[in-house]
Amino acid sequence: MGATVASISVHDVASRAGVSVGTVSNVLNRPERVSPETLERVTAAIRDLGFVRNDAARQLRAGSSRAMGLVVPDFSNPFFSDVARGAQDAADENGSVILLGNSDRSVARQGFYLDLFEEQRVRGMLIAPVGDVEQRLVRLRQRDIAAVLVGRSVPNSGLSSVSVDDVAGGERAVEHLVALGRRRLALVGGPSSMQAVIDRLAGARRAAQRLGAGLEVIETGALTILEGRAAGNRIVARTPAERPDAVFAANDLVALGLVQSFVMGNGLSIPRDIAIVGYDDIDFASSAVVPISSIRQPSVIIGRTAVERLVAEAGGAEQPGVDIQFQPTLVVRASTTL
Amino acid sequence: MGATVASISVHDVASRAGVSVGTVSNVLNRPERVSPETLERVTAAIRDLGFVRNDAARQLRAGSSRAMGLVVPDFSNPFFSDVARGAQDAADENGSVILLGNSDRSVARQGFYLDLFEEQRVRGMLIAPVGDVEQRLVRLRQRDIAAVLVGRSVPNSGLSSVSVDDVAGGERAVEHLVALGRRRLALVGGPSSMQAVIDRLAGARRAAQRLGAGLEVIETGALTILEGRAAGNRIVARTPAERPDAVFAANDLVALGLVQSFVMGNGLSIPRDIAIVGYDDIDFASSAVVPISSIRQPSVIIGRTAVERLVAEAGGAEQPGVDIQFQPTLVVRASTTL
DNA sequence: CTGTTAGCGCTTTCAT
DNA sequence: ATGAAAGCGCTAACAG
Repeated sequence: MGATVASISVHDVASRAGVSVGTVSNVLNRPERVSPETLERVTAAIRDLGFVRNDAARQLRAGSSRAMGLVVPDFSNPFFSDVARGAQDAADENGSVILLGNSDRSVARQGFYLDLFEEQRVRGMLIAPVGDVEQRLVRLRQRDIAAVLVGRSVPNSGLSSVSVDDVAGGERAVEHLVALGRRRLALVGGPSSMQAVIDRLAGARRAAQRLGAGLEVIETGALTILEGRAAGNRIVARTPAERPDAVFAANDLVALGLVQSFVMGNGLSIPRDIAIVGYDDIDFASSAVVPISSIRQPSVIIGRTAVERLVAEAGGAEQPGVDIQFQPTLVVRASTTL
Repeated sequence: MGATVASISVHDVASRAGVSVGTVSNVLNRPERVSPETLERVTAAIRDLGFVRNDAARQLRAGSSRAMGLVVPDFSNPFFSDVARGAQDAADENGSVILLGNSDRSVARQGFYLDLFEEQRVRGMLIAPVGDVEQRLVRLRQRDIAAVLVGRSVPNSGLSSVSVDDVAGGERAVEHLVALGRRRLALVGGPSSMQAVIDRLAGARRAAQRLGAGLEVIETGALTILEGRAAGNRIVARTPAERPDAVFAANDLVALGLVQSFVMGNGLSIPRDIAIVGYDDIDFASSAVVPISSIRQPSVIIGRTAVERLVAEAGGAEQPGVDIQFQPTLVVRASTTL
C-alpha cells in the first residue's frame, strides 16, 4: 500500500515488450508503421505497466505543445465562460488543452498569464484583451506563438481576431428602443475606456442621432450586477421627468442590476416607466425579475471559432491577420414588451 | 518584418553574458548564489535577448510541473466558476497554473481530462467528480500525483477532500421552510445518482421527519434552469390541493427555473402559494424575478482551500486523507419571506 | 562564486 | 519493420 511506483518510461515498456524504444515511440505516434504482432505486444506492455507518456519530454523533443492559453478578463461573467466552453470543445476535438487565465481586468495579471503561457510554449494564445496588448502579441508571433484576439480587433496589427460587431449591436439596441416610442434614452455602462463600451456607445449614438432620440451616458465603474444596481439607484433618485424612458445596458449583468434596483420597492414599472435592453444574452437574462431583452452574441461559437483560427495559424500553416466578425442579434423579452 | 526568431536558449544568454549555462540557471533559480555583478550582466542579457525559459525542459529535468488540473462537471454553473476562481487565485500565489477541464458530467470526458493531465505530469488534480473516480485517483496517488476531491468526500480512500456538509444543508433548507409554516414540501432535483442530490435529500428527509412535515421528491434530469422550468410546469399543472406549498431546489439553477415557471403567467405567488429555497447562493439567485433564498456554499473558498491542500500534499510533504468540510449557511430572501 | 557535465524521457533520422 | 543513437533546453551535482 502506497509504495510509490517510480515513473514508467518508454524504456521500461520497450524491455518488457522486447523491442527498442524507437518502436515504442512508433507505436505511440505512427502505429501503422509497426507490424501487427509487435503492436499487440507493445500495447500489452503499455497496459500492463500502466505507462503514461510524459508530455514534457514529448514537447521538448517535438518542439511543440498541445496547449493553448486563454486569457479572459472576467470569469464570473457567463459570457466569458460560454466563450471558454466553446474554446474547450474545439480544443478537445483537436487533441489540445486549454490553459485558463483570469486577468480580472488587470493589465498586470494579464501580463502574468501571458508570461506563464509563453514559458509553457503554448501553441497559441487566445486573448480577450484588457488595455493595450498589441505589442506583446506581435512579439509573441515572432516567436511562433500564434495569437488570436477575442472580442476586439486591432486592424493592421497582423493579428487575427474573432469578434462581434459592437457598433451594430449598439444600433440595434437603440433602434429597438426608439421603435417602442422612447425618445429619452440612456446608455449605462463603463468604464468608458473599455473598447466594448466605446463601440456599443458609438453605435447607440449613431442610431439615436439618425432617429432623432436623445442619448445620455450614465457611467459605471465596471460591468457588474452591483454597479448596475448602483446606477439604477441613481436613476431612481431623479424626479420622474428627469429619468430616461429607456436604458441600454452595456451588458446583461448591468441590466440585471438595473432591473433589481427599479423593481425592488421603487415602484418603477418595466417597461412602462423604463424599458431595458441588455447585451450578451447570457442565460440569466431570461430568468430576471423581468426577463431582459438583449443583444445576443454567439459566445460559444466565438470561442470555438477563435480556437479554429488559432489552429489554422499555429505552425505558420496559414497567414494571420484575419478578422472574423459576427453580427449580433436582438432578442426581445418582457423588458421591452408592453 | 516577421523574420521568425529562433528560440533563445540559456546558451545564448550565457554566451551573451560571458558566463556558463550553469550560472544562468542559478540566476533563474537561486539568484542569491550569484555575485551582484554577474547577476546584473545575466539579467541584462536575458532582457536584451528576450529570453523566456522553456518550461517543458525545466519540468523534464526537475521532474515536477507547476500545473494543477481542475476538472469540473459543469462550467456554466456559476458555483463551479466561483470554485475555479478561488483555485486560480490560490494557484497564482503559488506560482502554479490551473489546467481546466469541463467534464460536462460525462465520465468519459472526465477520464479524458484525467489522462491528459496525467500526461502533463501535473503536480496534482482537483476534481469535482462525476461517477466513480476513486480507483483512478488512488492510482494517480501511487504515481506521486496528489488528488483532492472537491464537493464530495470518499472516507477511507486516503484521498483528501474539500466539501460542504450537504446533509446539513438539506436540513437547514427544510427547517427554514417548516418554520414558515409549510408542511407539504417537495425536493426538486436530480438525477438521483448525483451525490450532492443524495446528500441534500437525506438531510431534507431527516429534518422533515423530525419536524413532522411531508417531503415529496420531484426528479429532474439535470440541475439546470431548463430542467427546473420543466419541473415547475409539472407542478403548476397539478390541482392546487396537490401542489406542494414549499419546494427545496437542489441548486439555484433549478430554483431559477422553478421561479420562472411559477411566475410566468401561471399566477402562482411566491412565497404565498409556494415558497422556494435554492442551493449554492450563486450571484444570480438575488436577481431572480423573486430573489431566491438559498443555502450558501463558500465556493471561492472551497477552490482556494482545495489548492492549498493539494500544495501541502504534493511532493509527499504532508499526509493525504484529510477531509475538510465547511458548513453551509442559509441566506433568506423574498422567496421565503411573506 | 562559477564552470563542466550528465542526464530528464521522448522523438526522429539513419542504418540495417 | 526495427534498432541505435543523437539531441530538445534545462537543472543539479560536482569540481575548481
